[in-house]
Amino acid sequence: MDNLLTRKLEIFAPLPDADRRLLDHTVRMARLVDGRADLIREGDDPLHVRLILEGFACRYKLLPDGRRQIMAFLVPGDFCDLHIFILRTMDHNIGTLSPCRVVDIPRTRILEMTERPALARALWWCSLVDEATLREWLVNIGARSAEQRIAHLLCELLMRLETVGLASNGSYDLPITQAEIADTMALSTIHVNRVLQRLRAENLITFKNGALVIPDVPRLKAFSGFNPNYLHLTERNGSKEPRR
Amino acid sequence: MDNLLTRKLEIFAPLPDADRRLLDHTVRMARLVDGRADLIREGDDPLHVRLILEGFACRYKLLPDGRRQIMAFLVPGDFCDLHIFILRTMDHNIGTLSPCRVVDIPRTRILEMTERPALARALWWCSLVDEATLREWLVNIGARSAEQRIAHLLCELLMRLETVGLASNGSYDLPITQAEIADTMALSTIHVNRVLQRLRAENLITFKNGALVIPDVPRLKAFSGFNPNYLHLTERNGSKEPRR
DNA sequence: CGGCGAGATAAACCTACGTTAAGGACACGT
DNA sequence: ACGTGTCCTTAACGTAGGTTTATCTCGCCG
Repeated sequence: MDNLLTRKLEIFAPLPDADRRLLDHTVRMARLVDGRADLIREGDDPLHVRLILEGFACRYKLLPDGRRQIMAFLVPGDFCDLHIFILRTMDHNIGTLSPCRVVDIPRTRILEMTERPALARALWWCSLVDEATLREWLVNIGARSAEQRIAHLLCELLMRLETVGLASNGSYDLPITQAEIADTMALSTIHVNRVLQRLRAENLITFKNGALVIPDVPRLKAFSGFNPNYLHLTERNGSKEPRR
Repeated sequence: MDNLLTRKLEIFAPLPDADRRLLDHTVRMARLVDGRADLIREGDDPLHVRLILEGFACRYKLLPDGRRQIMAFLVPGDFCDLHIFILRTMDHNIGTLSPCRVVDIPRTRILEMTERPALARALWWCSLVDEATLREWLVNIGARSAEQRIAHLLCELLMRLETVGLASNGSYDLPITQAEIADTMALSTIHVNRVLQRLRAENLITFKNGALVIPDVPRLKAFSGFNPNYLHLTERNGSKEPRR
C-alpha cells in the first residue's frame, strides 16, 4: 500500500522504486497538531518543509483590522511550504483547521529529493498545481456569485480528496465551520449560512452526520461552473524525461 | 548593459557568466505583437515558453457568460508560461494589453537552463514569486475596498516596474484602460472610474500625459495596506548553493 | 444538573457596488 | 470637415451581500 505522498506525486508520473522508498522513509515520522493551531507564521524562516498527512489546514493572511483571508486549503498529501526552500521567509501564515498529523521534512531531505529528476519534477508539479488552484480561486472570488463560489469550493475539495482516497460517492468529511468558509470565500458568516441553506433547499448538497454529501455531483459541478482542468490530474505520463 | 531577463533573474542571486551569456543569447530573437492579441489560449499545448521584453500582457480566464477575470499582469522580464514545461496544457489564456515585444524560448532551451543549478533556482524563484503575487491578489480582491484594491495594484506595479528600470520617481507608463482594471479587480468599469476619481481628488494619484504619477508613494502604500514582502525582492544572496 | 462557549440560524436594516442609459472627449480614417 | 469608434464621465436606480442584534442548539465541564 502506497503512502499518501507517493500516491499524490504519482498522479503526475510514476516514480522509480528508489524514489518511492525515499518517500516512504520521509513520511515515517509524523507529529500530531491540535486544530486551530498555527504551523508557521508570516516572517518565519522555517528550517523544515511541512507536509500534511491527516486533517485540514489553510494558508491565510491577517489584515490590519483583524480580518483574515484564507488563500488555500491544505489537505492530506499537500506540502505547506515547499517554497521556503527558495523564498526563505514566509509571506503568509499556515494554520490547522482540524487536528492534523504533520511531517517535518528537513531542508537537506528536500535537497536530496530535488537531485532526483523524477522527484524534482513531481515537486515542481505540486507547486504549479498550487499556483493554478490559486488562479481558479481568484476567478471564483472575483467573478462568481456567493452560491456558485461555495459550490465550486465543494466540488474542488471533492476532487482533491478523491485523489488521496478521502472521498467517495460524492461525500467527504469537512471539518470546518461556516466562519472558516466565510474567511475563505470573502463573505460574511451570515451570508455563508444563507447560501448553504439555499444549496440544501435546492438539494445540491446535504449533510449526513458531519459529512458533506453531494447527491448529484455533475449537477453541482454544472451549477458552479466547475472545470477541473486547473487541477491537472490527467497529465499522467510514463516517460521519465519531459518531452522535447 | 544587462539584458532585461538577466536583470530580473539576478534580483534573486548573481548568475555565473556562462549563464548570463546563455540568457543574452536567449533574448536575442524577439517578435512584435499587437496590443489586445492573444498569445496563448486555454487548451493550447504550446511548444515554446514566452517571455515579455516590452509592453504589458495579462493572464485571464473567460466565464460562460462572457465576462473575463484577469489574474495577473505580465510586465517586461516576466515569463508567460514557464509552467507548460511541466503542466503541458494551458488552463488559462494570455493576451497582450499593449503592443509587446515577445521572445519564444524553445523547450530545449528551457531544459538547458534547468540543467544549470543557478538558473534552475532562478526560474523556480520566478514561479514562486508569481504564486506569492497571486496570493496577495486574492487577499486584495477578497478583503480590501475598491479604493484600497486599486491603490494596491498601482503600488505593486510601481515596485515591479522599478526592478526592471521602467519606473522612477513614483511614475510609470500604464498602457491599460479602466475596463481592464475592472476585469482585474473584479469591479465594474463605472466603479473603477468613480474610484480613480476619488483617488485623484485625494491627490493619491495623478496622470501626466499618459503616465501614472504617485505624488507620495509611502502615503499610497499606507493607504492600500501594501506590504512588499510577497514580491521577495530582498532575498538576494551571493551563495551559489542553497543553505542547508 | 446547571452554566457556558461555540456554532448555526433568523430577521431587520444598511451600503458598497452593479446596472442602465446618456453624454462627452479625443484620435482615427476618408 | 465629418463620421466613427474607443475610452472616459455622469447620474438614477437596483441588489447582492454586510452588519447588527438576538435566539437556539449543542457538547462540555464542573
